[in-house]
Amino acid sequence: MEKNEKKILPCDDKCPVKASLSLLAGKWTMMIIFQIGDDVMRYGELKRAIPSISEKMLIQELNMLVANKLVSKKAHPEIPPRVEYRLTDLGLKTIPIIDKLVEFGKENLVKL
Amino acid sequence: MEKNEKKILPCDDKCPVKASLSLLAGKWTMMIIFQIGDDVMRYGELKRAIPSISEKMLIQELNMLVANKLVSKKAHPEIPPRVEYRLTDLGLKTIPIIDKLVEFGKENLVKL
DNA sequence: TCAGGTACTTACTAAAAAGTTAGAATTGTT
DNA sequence: AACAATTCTAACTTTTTAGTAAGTACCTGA
Repeated sequence: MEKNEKKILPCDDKCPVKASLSLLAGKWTMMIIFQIGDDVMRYGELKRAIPSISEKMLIQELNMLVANKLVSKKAHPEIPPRVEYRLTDLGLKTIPIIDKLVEFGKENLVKL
Repeated sequence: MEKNEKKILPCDDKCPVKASLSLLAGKWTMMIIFQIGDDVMRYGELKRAIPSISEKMLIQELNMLVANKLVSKKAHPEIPPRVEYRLTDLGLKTIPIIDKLVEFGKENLVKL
């Protein structure tokens, strides 16, 4: 048993990194979650908060997040329409990930 | 000042989320970092640890990580070649991100 | 009546990312 | 002499992702 000392546990389909990324890996996904945080945000507010996102990507990502139960949506029956998005309990559990991402970015990448 | 109560700080190019993702967002990037952890790993070990990655993507990502100073590379002048990869100090600082990703995946996504 | 704000939807295009396949260089082993 | 192991490299194709531009519907205020 001198050789092959290193135990490698291969990343298969049950890899938790892969599983988490399957929900969060989109170009805009984490930025949207970051912006919502523990607030309520309207579609238009998110649009202004992420100026470079296209409307298509914004609703597409929001719909995906709602479908995956990270975000909940409440449409108020008013004119003009008012639609509110907030993180679900599951979505709130992704906040620590984003926090660490922010911390890393601030401390190592974003020049002051 | 009754209207427009909510302060929105737009995500521009200095957004730390965006900055971090510019390094880490690739399909395989975080899985490679996860596998290296605080060990030393050879190219071939990584290949076996992530069986579904193609060789092209593996070296491409490793080169990218080396170029971005998250990973250091040491090639031993031997035959057959032995090349070792490990996380740099900067790379080690991404571990908390991956830890949270793993935690979220394990607790909420990966079925037992 | 006409632009403006709200929250989308749809069709099409372009760009980015990843996959496939083949091969190179070296030396030891059979 | 052929083959295996190791760490790549390069050309090409496919798939995935994102961007663009236009349009819908509703009501309000000018």
